[in-house]
Amino acid sequence: MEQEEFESLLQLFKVIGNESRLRIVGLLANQERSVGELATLLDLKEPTVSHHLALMKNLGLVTAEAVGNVRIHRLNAGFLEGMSKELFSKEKLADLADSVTGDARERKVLRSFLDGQRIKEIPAQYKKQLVILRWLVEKFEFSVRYSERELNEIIKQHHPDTAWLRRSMIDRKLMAREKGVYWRLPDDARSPAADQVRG
Amino acid sequence: MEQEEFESLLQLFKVIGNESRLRIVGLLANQERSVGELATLLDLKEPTVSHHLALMKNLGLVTAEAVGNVRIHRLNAGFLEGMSKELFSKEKLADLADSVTGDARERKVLRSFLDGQRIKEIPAQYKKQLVILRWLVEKFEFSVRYSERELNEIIKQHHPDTAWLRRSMIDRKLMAREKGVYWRLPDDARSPAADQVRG
DNA sequence: CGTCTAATTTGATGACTATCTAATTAGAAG
DNA sequence: CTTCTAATTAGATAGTCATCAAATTAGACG
Repeated sequence: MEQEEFESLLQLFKVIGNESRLRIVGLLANQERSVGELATLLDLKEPTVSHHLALMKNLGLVTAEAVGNVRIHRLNAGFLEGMSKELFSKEKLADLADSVTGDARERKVLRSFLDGQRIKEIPAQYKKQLVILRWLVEKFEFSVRYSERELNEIIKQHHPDTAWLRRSMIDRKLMAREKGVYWRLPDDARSPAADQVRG
Repeated sequence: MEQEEFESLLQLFKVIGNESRLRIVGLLANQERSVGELATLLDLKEPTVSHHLALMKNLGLVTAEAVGNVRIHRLNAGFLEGMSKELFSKEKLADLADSVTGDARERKVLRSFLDGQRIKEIPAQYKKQLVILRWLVEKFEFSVRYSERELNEIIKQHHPDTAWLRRSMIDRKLMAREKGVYWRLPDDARSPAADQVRG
């Protein structure tokens, strides 16, 4: 699930997670209503209702149509129904987390190959190596130019095999080198590795 | 849909309508976590996470188990899944409106003096007491005859002062007693339905 | 045009709440 | 018991947001 999807889901819950608005949903599910009617039914002033409806229209949850002198508001029933289908499935929920902290597989790799700030052992699998390398490269600042000496100094805090790690980070395009100077490259890959948290 | 159901639905949306908490849902859907882990992953302090988890536990959305020195939190997946199926069906939405018809003042009193199924504190004002008492009397069936013991049993689930509550319900004509047997009286004073508002 | 009504926008206010630090509690482990 | 760690509670603060009154806009209709 992309960040975008997470965001719109969050917005939906925010919108219906308000007493007045949830009641509006209920009222509109029964019958279309004008702003003034809703204000009467909810015992609120019109500006307040207008405000709520604006939020709901913004989401696509309600639609409005001008009829004579009033504006009739309807619930976009398909909106919520379509949403409910797979919304709360376990998979969907699990996807939520990816948009937050990177995926579960990466965390698992990190947990098994790291011990605190030390790399216990370098994974044999190419893909798992990448997870570790992405974790390691985070120890370097962007837009800082490191000498090979400084680079090794930092790597050594996490694992003794500085030569292999240095070369691998460059091979995987996490760092670049020119004339003996090294710098960190931007993460073109989407999800940065999550820090290891239980260890 | 009962007032109560509306309320708990609203609470659910409130709880997951918050960025940090929605992320927690996502994280726990993948893997059980301690408070400290969540704090790290979310980049929040532990008290903050603790606060969020308390709200979620209160709803039954997550459960906690002490393991060694940490408390492991899990998502109650069935909770959301069970909810999602028919939750947003047209009929269900329409039912929401029934709970809208009640008096706004009453809802406010209920919200401030109740905590879930517990009465936090008995209001000092006579009118507010009535609101609470009407809520309490709904815990009893019509046309069932309760012994004083049974009556107290039920009242105690909501507040310890059974004597006062029992007497008050009778004073306010919500219940009747004869020869040590109690029964619920019909609501003669129903809240007036909202008048027709358009035309 | 001018007037009337419904709705929206603006700006202010108060309530709520997410978050933090500091203090406290609860358990585990020595 | 004492010490250490994780978690919760308490208290304070800041930011968000629901609500309202006042001002403004948008149409309808004569």
